[in-house]
Amino acid sequence: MRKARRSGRVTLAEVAREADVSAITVSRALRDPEQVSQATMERIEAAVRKLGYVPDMAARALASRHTNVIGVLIPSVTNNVFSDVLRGIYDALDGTRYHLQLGNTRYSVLEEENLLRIFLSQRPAGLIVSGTDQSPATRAMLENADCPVVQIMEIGPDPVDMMVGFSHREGAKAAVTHLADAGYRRIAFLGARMDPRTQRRLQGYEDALRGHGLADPDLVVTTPRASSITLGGWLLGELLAKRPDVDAVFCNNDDIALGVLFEAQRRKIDVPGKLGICGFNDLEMMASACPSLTSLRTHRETMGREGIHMLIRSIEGDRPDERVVDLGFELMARESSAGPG
Amino acid sequence: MRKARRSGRVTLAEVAREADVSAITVSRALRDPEQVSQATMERIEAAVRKLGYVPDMAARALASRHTNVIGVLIPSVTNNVFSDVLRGIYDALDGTRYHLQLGNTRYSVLEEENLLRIFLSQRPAGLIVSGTDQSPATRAMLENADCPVVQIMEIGPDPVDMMVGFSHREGAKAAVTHLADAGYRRIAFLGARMDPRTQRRLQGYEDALRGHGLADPDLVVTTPRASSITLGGWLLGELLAKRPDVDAVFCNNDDIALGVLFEAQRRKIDVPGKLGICGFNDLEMMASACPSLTSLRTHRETMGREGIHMLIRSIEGDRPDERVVDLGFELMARESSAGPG
DNA sequence: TTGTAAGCGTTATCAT
DNA sequence: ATGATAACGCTTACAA
Repeated sequence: MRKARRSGRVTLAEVAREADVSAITVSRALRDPEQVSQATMERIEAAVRKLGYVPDMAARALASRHTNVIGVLIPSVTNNVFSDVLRGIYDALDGTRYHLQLGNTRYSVLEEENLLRIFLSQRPAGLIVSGTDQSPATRAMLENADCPVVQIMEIGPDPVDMMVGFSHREGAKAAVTHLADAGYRRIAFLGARMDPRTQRRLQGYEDALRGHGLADPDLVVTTPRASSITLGGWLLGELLAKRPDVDAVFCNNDDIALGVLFEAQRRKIDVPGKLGICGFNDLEMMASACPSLTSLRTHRETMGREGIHMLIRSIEGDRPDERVVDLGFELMARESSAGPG
Repeated sequence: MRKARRSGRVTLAEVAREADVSAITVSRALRDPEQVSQATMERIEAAVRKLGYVPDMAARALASRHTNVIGVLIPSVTNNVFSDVLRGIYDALDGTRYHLQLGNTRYSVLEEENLLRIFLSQRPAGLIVSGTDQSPATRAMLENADCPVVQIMEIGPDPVDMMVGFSHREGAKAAVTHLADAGYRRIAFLGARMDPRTQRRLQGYEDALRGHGLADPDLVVTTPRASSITLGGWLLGELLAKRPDVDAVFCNNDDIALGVLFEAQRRKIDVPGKLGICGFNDLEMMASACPSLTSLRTHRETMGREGIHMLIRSIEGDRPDERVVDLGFELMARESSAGPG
């Protein structure tokens, strides 16, 4: 009595029998039609269609010891910032033979570690991770991964392999310098979540204020809670309670900036006359708001796209010379920071 | 001469040798520690750690003919609506043994078909697809898939397997009825993208206006372009050029509604006195806006969470009795639709 | 509780 | 251009 445990799915062997060739010929025909004669190809195509053959990725991965899966680990799928990065990633993947495997770490280094372990067990062709603040274990796994790795969102001194991003600290410094140059003197920092990138933005804010002799720890209001528009309004309330004399706010991100604008409108505080506002990222809504909102534009789609490009070049043996790419940022000065008065 | 083509990775056999047991015992120990004696378990754990063993998912999938992968196909990763659904999905998956494989169809039935083909080649444990408007080929593949399938976002008469969503037509009808009840008489429809769900919302709008004797085809302004806040402002401009006497707008989604609000502020049109506004979905920003914006709340996270719950129950042989779950909607009446005058 | 043997569906290797 | 064969790393079926 045989131990049959077939799955019921059509296999290569069955297609081969139908087309009257060997299994390996079908395998080759499917992966690289060039290698097979015209006539054989046609018989195989007919057989595939007739039987409704679908290749089994697991068997393929096992036999070839590689996949076309690119693993991407990002801290959030709901945050607009990462949706834009994802759009760039999908764009760059389009038309290539690679598939995306997306992992949502929810801003937790532990979840990142677990997800990476799962990803590695699938033998990815390449990996993209966010930021530079991995746990030691994650770092070690990345360094030992037998595939290229790109860190996106940030640049730093010690890449695992490749990097594409920008300096959040320099970005924040530029934004706050803009507010100071516009004439604001009591410039606050409003921050939520306080993940590593937010921390670095806070440092940039402090750098700028120190440079202008305007530093004042009272003007920093933060919360570990996840950022939202509503939270922006709440943070402004907290700030005004502490420092009613504040004349500008640098917001850790655009959601908070928009929340601040709404709350200012509700309290009839003139923007930009009594309160200057500057956001971070320059999401699409910033230009549309009334008054339009100043923000520091970051190149999120490009980060995703460029990350994938670097990864694929690397996978295909054409390793980029530049291992660390700084995409920079651009200050979009608008009505909300036109100056006090 | 043997044909060795080992990958260099640590295998189950090596762990077994190290722990001085057979491979199958290691396999069992890893999948279900209960089946193995305490002492053996400890030796195996030590060996795994010592050698840094990582299971090979491909081999596992091939041998067992199933995976713990749940495939999810959604039309957009950047749209807030789907990010909320995704959050629900991730929540529900948390702590289970299932992984997510996410596919972005970009609102294209063709991409959906291709992605589904790829997904099926990985033998998913279950599938989630968005909406009810699949291509015939997609529909056929779903019906023949040897795993449970949940359609989310919408409900309809002919489920592939299970469904969780709500009626977009009824939702739109309720929203427009609210505007009419508030006293608005020339209620416009502003729509972007015009995917199937948007089309059904337009029908609901028409249902409501017909019921109130207020129908007027001139008041419908749509575009196939992807929706955005900026586009909301542009649509209001188009509408006002055609019908300056419009007194309310029902927006196909919240981005458009917010864009309309900003544009109205820019043109100094009083909201809600001269222009009532109602959105669709009730994203977080609607309650924060100034004036706060009326919207039809949809249960997006719940759709994702419930979809996964139904799927997992089904995978595990505990098929829900209710195959079609209507989550309904809730009208959130706010300042922006307080009535004309 | 543990082990043996066979098989999952594909591709690498070598041969013709 | 095509084929025979073994191998990929794991799990199922059956046995002890």
